[in-house]
Amino acid sequence: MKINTNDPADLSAQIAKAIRDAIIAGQLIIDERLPSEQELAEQFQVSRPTVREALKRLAAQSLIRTQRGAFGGAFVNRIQYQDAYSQHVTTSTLLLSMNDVSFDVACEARFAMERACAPMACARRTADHLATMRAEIHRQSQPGLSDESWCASDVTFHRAFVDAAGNPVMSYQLAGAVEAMQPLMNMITFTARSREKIIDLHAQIANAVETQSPEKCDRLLDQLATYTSELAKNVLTARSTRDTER
Amino acid sequence: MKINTNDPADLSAQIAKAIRDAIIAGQLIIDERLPSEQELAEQFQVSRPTVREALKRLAAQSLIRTQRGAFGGAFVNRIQYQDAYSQHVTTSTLLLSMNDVSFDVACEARFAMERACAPMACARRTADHLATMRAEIHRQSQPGLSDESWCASDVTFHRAFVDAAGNPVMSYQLAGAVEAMQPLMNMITFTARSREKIIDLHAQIANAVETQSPEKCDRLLDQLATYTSELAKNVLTARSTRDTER
DNA sequence: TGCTTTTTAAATGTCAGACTTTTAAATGTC
DNA sequence: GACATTTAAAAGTCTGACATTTAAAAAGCA
Repeated sequence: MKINTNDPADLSAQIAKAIRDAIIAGQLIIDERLPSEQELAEQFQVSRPTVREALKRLAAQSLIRTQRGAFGGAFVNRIQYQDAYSQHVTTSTLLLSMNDVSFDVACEARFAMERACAPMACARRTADHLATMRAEIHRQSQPGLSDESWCASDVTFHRAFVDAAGNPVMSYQLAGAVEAMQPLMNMITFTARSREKIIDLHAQIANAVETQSPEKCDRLLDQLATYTSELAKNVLTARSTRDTER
Repeated sequence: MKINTNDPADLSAQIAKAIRDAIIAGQLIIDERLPSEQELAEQFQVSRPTVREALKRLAAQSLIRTQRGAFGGAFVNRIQYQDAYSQHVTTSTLLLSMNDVSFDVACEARFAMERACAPMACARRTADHLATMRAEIHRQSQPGLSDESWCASDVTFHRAFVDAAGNPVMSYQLAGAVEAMQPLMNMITFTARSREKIIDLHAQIANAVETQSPEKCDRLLDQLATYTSELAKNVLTARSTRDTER
């Protein structure tokens, strides 16, 4: 594990890269303890603060964890679904909000991926998944629900649907597409009428999942995608009209 | 932007969290300059090295970038597709390799998501995408190709297919599913015969994309998924038989 | 002996201060 | 006005010290 002396990057970045590459290549195995900060400093011929900055970079990516005290140190971390999940959602959310991704493009990707879950969800759904979906449908029909709570409930409903597919890799990958849409969804105004229509589609989707009808489920998701896109289009049209009138 | 004095976490982690939350909440906008390290140290009442550790954590997540020199500092970063993409692939790869995810589960997720691209890819593919796919098919039929090069070419082929869908959000989300599979694929032995079959399927997929036949494309991806799963199963069977005979 | 308490050493976490390097603006010179 | 020089601000790095945490080792005790 060595650093390239011609690399123009910061020392701490180079050191982080060297260790990261070693972990990815499997040269450092899970729960293996890295040398102490002092030893790493000597190995890389840098000072301890520089090593520490490198280790913090790796910790931010959940690649290592540190433990204080005697026989403590930095250990190669087994990445947990939960950690990866939240990282993925954070990155995806920022990617969408910072890059002027059109609602249509994000929406298309999201529903295309959700539709891919339909066959598995219909085949493997448990009572728990159905119960969560029904509970959220019920919550969504409460009058006076704020737009934010509505969107949060929408995400929970769809997450339950995705989880029903019973494939954790799928759940992880979909998280970025489904949850990261929430800020974009928040920009849409959900009138009582549009909520009613969405709730109806949600209920039908839950029914399709329960009766294990993947084709129906797929068709309903397509309808939901189309309707959501339309809603967004109307919002944008209204907004540009208002701006023109000014 | 304040830190919770009751939080048991390290100071640098708390400070990183405070700044991260501010960025996610939109309180700090893109390209906005954070206070200098010295000023942050005073604001948070910690030393400069502690602030630096916090900033390195954020830099590791591509949330900020730093610039040296006068009028330099830490700036809120616009996350680029490329950065997010490689982070996503790294995390997904480690998640799969570190958590004993069965080949079947990963494979199922990957092909389900790829099949979701089929309609879009058929509708929007350009000459470039088709050319890349054909080039990789050609590379794959070269005799004496190492297993690693074979797998790398496989990834490139599938990435071209996904990109053909013309939806960058889709490409980003799929990256984790497709590229992270490579280490798992490397564990399969691709005999000349199995390669031949896969190349044939690849060629048919390319044709289906060219002739814009989404149903055919979907069916072929399903066949490829089944065949890949079978190959993996055979490897595992052979391995356990060999282990029993010992 | 076997259990509990205390000690101790190793490691991370934090701090203070200094020095180096980079960078762009400000200033000076022709 | 164009180019060279100076300068100041900021990140990057280093040294050395002290604080805190933690588990193993040692000591004490029944």
